[in-house]
Amino acid sequence: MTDFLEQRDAWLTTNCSIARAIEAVGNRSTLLLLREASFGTRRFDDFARRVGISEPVAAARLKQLVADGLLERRPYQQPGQRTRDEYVLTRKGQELLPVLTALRQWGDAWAADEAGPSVRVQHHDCGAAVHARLRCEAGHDAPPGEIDVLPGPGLLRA
Amino acid sequence: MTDFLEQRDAWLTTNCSIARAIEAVGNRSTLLLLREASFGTRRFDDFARRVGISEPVAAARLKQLVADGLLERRPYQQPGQRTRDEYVLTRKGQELLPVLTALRQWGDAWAADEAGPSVRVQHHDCGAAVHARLRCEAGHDAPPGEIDVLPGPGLLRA
DNA sequence: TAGCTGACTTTGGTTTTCCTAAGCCAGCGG
DNA sequence: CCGCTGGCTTAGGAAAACCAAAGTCAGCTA
Repeated sequence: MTDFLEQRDAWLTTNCSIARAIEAVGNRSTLLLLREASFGTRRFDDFARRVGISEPVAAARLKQLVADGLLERRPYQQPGQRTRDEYVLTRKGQELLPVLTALRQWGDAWAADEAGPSVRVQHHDCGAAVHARLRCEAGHDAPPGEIDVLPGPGLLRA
Repeated sequence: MTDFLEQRDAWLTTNCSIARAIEAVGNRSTLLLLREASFGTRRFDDFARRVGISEPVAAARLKQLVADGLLERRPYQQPGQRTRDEYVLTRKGQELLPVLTALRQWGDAWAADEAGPSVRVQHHDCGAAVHARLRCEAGHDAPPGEIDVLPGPGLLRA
């Protein structure tokens, strides 16, 4: 375990999944754009206005998200309007939903407004509120205190 | 639902739990410091080196994390050494573990090294790998496609 | 009591990020 | 075929973040 800590120094910077995920989505505007996408926003100016960022920044971030494969551009047409492109989540983008959910859950618990949260997220089938929960593959709940961190294959083989 | 989308514009910026959570932890170095804390790092220079940030930045971020109540400073003493302070996660900080876990999980799936991830996180009791899962309060798994977003109390009362 | 080490802080300069304001272009409606 | 609207891009400048290098300070250890 001490060895592990030593080795970590070298590896955590270069081969850490958390760091890589943050690299892709770890800034305010990117995460908020993904929030919007997960809420159903599709049009450019809606993204910019609802996230509260300027158009140049929205354009740059959306372009990056498309390049990274988190969003996809698709042509669409509303009746009586011209064709345009919309931004929708890819599978890769959808799979960030646990991250957004975990952030929302923490915000609800520790930084909520008196009036309560402004959105409620629920299971389509039964209407119950949805949370991000830590669980092990054996099916147990695994709260923060019951978790061990060990070297993984990428570290052992180094 | 259309009404909801209209109202959202005004509220999402000011009263959004996701935005507030991002406000507190939504930048690269803060999240990586919390990763380190959750892995057991406690000393100042270990934090700075393992996260790969300069000392001034580490000092500023750690100070902010303590001010926000995510980390706590506690005096400690190793045998034969002088007393000093260590940084440990508070409960508020521990509850960000689902966020870190969800990020790691996404990074493992979409941005992993050939050799595999550098850490393995497992349940203390049974040794099985730990993941962040979306689940509703009725106990069902709730994958991305089965989730509805609705206005919450903070929006309804506006 | 002099030196050393860990834990910062200060300084100065570079890089990144973001905003406002203005401009551009495509296509539908008139 | 002219103008409007949505969806961007460009230009210029202000603000924030970050780094390296050097300095400070407290309390062991010798």
